[in-house]
Amino acid sequence: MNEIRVRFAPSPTGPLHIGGVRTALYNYLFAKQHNGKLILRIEDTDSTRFVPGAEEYIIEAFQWLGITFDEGVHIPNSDGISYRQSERKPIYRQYADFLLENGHAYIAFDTPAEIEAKRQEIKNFQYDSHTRMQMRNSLTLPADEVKRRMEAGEQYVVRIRIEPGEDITVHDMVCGDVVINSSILDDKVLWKSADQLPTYHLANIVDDHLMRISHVIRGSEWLPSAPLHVLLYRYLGWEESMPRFAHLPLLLKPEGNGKLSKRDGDRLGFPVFPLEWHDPKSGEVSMGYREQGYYPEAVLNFLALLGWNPGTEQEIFTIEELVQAFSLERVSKSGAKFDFEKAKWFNHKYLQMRPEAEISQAFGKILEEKGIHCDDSYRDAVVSLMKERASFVPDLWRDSAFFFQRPESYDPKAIAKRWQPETPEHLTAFCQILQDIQPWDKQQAHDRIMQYVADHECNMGKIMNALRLCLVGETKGPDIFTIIDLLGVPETIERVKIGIAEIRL
RNA sequence: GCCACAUUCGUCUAGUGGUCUAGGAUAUCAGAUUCUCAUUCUGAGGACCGCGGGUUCGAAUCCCGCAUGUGGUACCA
Repeated sequence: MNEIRVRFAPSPTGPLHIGGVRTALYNYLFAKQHNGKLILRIEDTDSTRFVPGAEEYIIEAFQWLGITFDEGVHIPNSDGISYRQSERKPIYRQYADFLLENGHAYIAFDTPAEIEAKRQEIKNFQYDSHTRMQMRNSLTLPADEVKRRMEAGEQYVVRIRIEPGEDITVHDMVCGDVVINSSILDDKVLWKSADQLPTYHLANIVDDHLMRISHVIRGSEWLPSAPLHVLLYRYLGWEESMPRFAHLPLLLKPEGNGKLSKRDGDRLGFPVFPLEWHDPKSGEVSMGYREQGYYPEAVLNFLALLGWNPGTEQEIFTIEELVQAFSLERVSKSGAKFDFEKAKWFNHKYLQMRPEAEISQAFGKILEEKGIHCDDSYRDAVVSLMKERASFVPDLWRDSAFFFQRPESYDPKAIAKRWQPETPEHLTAFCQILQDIQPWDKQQAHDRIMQYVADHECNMGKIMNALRLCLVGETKGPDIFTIIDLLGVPETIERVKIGIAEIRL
C-alpha cells in the first residue's frame, strides 16, 4: 500500500498569502485523513526574488495556525535530506544531464535579449518545435562548437524538447481529465543560465519524485503547466509513479475582478496574511489575522469552506471534523470571492465557544496595555456580560471601556435627544434612591426607580437614557441596572454628578 | 492574440434528468426581547440557474455555439 505523502511548497518571496494557507490546509487535511505525511519544502530557485525573513515567517504562520508538518526545512532529519531547493542543486543537475543525454532536452545559447528581439519581430513567438531550428542551440550547432562554447564558459540554458502533435492528458482530481496537445507547449527552460539553478518545473518534478509525493494539491495557476510536468515525469522515466494532481480554484477579490491581492486587504481593511508582515525593503507593515484577534481555528474553518463544502449544512467544524469530512471530490472548480464579513462571523462563533476565563485573561492583557488595573472578578463579570456582542477579544474594550474608566465625552446627539431641563433633578433623586438601599440590592433598585419614574410621570426613554449617558457617555450598552450593579453605587453617583455638571443643552 | 478552466440569490454554496413554485449560510431589511446599543430569536425580500440553440415526454442538471470571468502564455514560482 502506497503511503500518502503530500507537500506544501511555497517560495520565500514574501509573507504567506491567505490563498497559500488554504492550499496548505487542504494538503494537511488530506494527509491527516489518510494517515499520510505532510512536507514543507521551500522552493527558492529564484535567487532574484528571495526575501529575507520570508521562510521564518511561513514557519511561524503555520505554527500559529496549528498546521503541523511531518517533514520539512524546519524539522531535523537524520537522512541528511535538505528541503530547501537552493541546497539541492547537484541533484537537479544530475537529472538535467540525464535529459540532455537521452535527447529530451537540449542546450540553448540564445540570450534573453535575443529572445526578446524575436518576440518583437514575430508575433506569438514561442521557443518550440517550429522555431528551435532557427535558434542557436545544440540542435542547430555542430557538436564540437557546442562543446567549445560551453568550455569557453558561454552562458546557456537547458530546454526541454517537446515534440508536437501529441495529446497529453492530465487526470485531475478536481477538474477531471484535461487534454492538451503538445503542439501548443513551448520548450520550457529547465536550467537557468542567470543563477545556475533549475527552474520550478524541473526542481518540482525531481523533488516530488524523490520525496515520494503521492498527491500534488496546488493552486490552479499550475494547471496550464501540468502537461509539461507529465512530460517531465515521462522523460525522466517516472510516469508509473507519477503523483495524482488536484488543482484548487483561486481566491478572488471581494469586489471587482481579479485574484485576491495584498492591496485589496489594505483598501478594504482586512488582513490578507496570517501574521503581521514587516516588509524588509519598503518597511511597509501589512496586518495579520493573528494581530486582528482572530482565532487560528476560525481562520482555518472559514478557509476550509471557501472552495470546499461538506455536502451537509454543517458550517462550524473542529479541525478533527474537517479532517474527517474533507474530500478533494467536493472541492469546487470555480474561483471564490473572499467574503470578509463571513470570516468575522466565524470568529464570533469561535469566541462564543471559548471558556469565559480564557477570554477574560486575554482581555486582561489589553487592559494592562491601557494601564488599567482591576480585580479579576470584576473583569470576569464584565466579560461574562459583554462577550456575546464581541467578535474579537479587542472588541471587548470597544464595547466595555466605560466599565473601567469614566466617560471622556458625552454623545451630543444623545444629549439633544434625551437631556431635558428637569433631568438633573430626577437624576439626583435616583442617586438618593440608590443610596437608600441598604444593603444594596439590584432588583430593589430597579423596582424603586421604576416606581419613581411612574410616580413622576417621567418620559421613561428620556430619563433612563440620560442616566445611561452619565454612566456610559453614549446610549449604548447592556441593562442599566446591571451596569449600576457592576459599577457600584458610589461610582454611579459620582458619574451622575459629573454628568450633571458637564452636560449642557 | 493563443491555450486551459469556470459561470446557481450581493457573497460562499447545495443541486449529477422528474421530489426545484431552486435549499442552507452570510449580508440586507422588518418584528420580538416592554431604557439604548449589540447579541439572540422569528420573519421578509433576494437567483427568469450567463445568453442562444439543441437532445429528451421532461434540463440548473447532457451536447454545441456565443458571452463573460479567471488562470497561463518568463532564464517567476
